[in-house]
Amino acid sequence: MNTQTPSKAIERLSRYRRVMQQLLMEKKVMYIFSHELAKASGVTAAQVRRDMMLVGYTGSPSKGYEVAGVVRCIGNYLDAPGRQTAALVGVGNLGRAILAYFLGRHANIDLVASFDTSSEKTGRVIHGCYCYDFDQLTEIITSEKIATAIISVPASAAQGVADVLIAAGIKGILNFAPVHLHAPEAVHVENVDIATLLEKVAFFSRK
Amino acid sequence: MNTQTPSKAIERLSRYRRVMQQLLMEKKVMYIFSHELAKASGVTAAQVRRDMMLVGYTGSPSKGYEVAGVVRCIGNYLDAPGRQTAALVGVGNLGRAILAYFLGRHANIDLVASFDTSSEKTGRVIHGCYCYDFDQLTEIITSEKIATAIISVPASAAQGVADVLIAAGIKGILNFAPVHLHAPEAVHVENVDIATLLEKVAFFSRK
DNA sequence: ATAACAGCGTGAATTAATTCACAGCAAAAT
DNA sequence: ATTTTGCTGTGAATTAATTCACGCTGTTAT
Repeated sequence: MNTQTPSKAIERLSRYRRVMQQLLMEKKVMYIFSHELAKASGVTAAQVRRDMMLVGYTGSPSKGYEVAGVVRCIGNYLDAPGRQTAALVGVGNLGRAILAYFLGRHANIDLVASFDTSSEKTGRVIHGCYCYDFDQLTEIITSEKIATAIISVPASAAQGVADVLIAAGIKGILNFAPVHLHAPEAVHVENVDIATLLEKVAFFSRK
Repeated sequence: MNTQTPSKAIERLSRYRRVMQQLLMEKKVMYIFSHELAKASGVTAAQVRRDMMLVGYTGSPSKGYEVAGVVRCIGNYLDAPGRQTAALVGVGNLGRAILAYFLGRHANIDLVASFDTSSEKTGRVIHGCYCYDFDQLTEIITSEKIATAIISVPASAAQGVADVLIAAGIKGILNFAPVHLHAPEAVHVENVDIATLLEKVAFFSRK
């Protein structure tokens, strides 16, 4: 189905980039070997090299990879040509945590709008992001040409929100609600299911 | 490495259980076919049947799976024999969101302790969970025999927290900090990297 | 009765993801 | 100069995960 773009590799590329951006900023590291990047990212050296093939970056056997060059190359591969924006729906505890998380940090994607139904939240800026009423969703998504959304509403509301987002033209959803969302093939849905992940960790905790 | 227990299957089992618990409670569904459970869980019918093999549950061709029976069987497979507890370290925005999320809900795992360094948070109950000072971590983890922990501290503090947790005997970590944690083989680390996931969704948004 | 379904369980096949292993190369050492 | 060393890039092999496909079984319809 998603032949041509290994889903896992995309995640790794994003992590490599962050690791390398940090190394570049904080330690002025200019060159790095595959096994070093691998260790810092929690993968194997062979996998790093494979992933470099994917983005078409070539290192040198003697110096390794040029950090700034790889960062740029991963950016070419991962990022949209223009500015990348996203919206968040559901400014509850989790929604605010995500807004706070993205505030300032992370220049790659901007959270440019948030939505909620509660009048206590709408009409003001929360953690650096203006909160609109949910009624305005279609209007804002369309006018701002937002293609990516985060859903952090209660499970019972999630499918309804997803339907509105999809009708408004959203093409990718990061879903934190603990339900499977029904969406057309063309819309990419990524689920983060905290309860399930905790159960998984607990399971492997006892081997 | 983790031969014998397909990691992805564990996640699906957890989701099946939640879907079925809800169907049982809200709609009094007594029996369900593999394709129905598959649709509600976002997987294929064949996969549901495979996963049932894993937990050793047998359905009937005419009625399908007995919902309550499967829930019990998945519980036997996934849950610890006794009570399952977990601790949370880092009661910031995200930590509070997770505490709120688990408050009341989800009987499978109890968040029984949280930890922070800020005196504004320690010494009181936050979203139903008592917040201890970080200094008491080893003591509480040991005395309460907690094997699973959630890390929701800033990236810069995460490895240090992980080291203390591991020294205290923690066997599994759900890590929300955007760094790779170095941990011994015996400790299962599961990462939730929100920035990376959002970049992935954005990537696939434009196909 | 018996024929026609519909769905489960599972061996076999397929596909996706990762790792192995080695040729080739550039710097450093002899 | 020539050897050694240590890394990259990548075809081939391996391993993990998913899907296919079909025998079997209980139920409904003829």
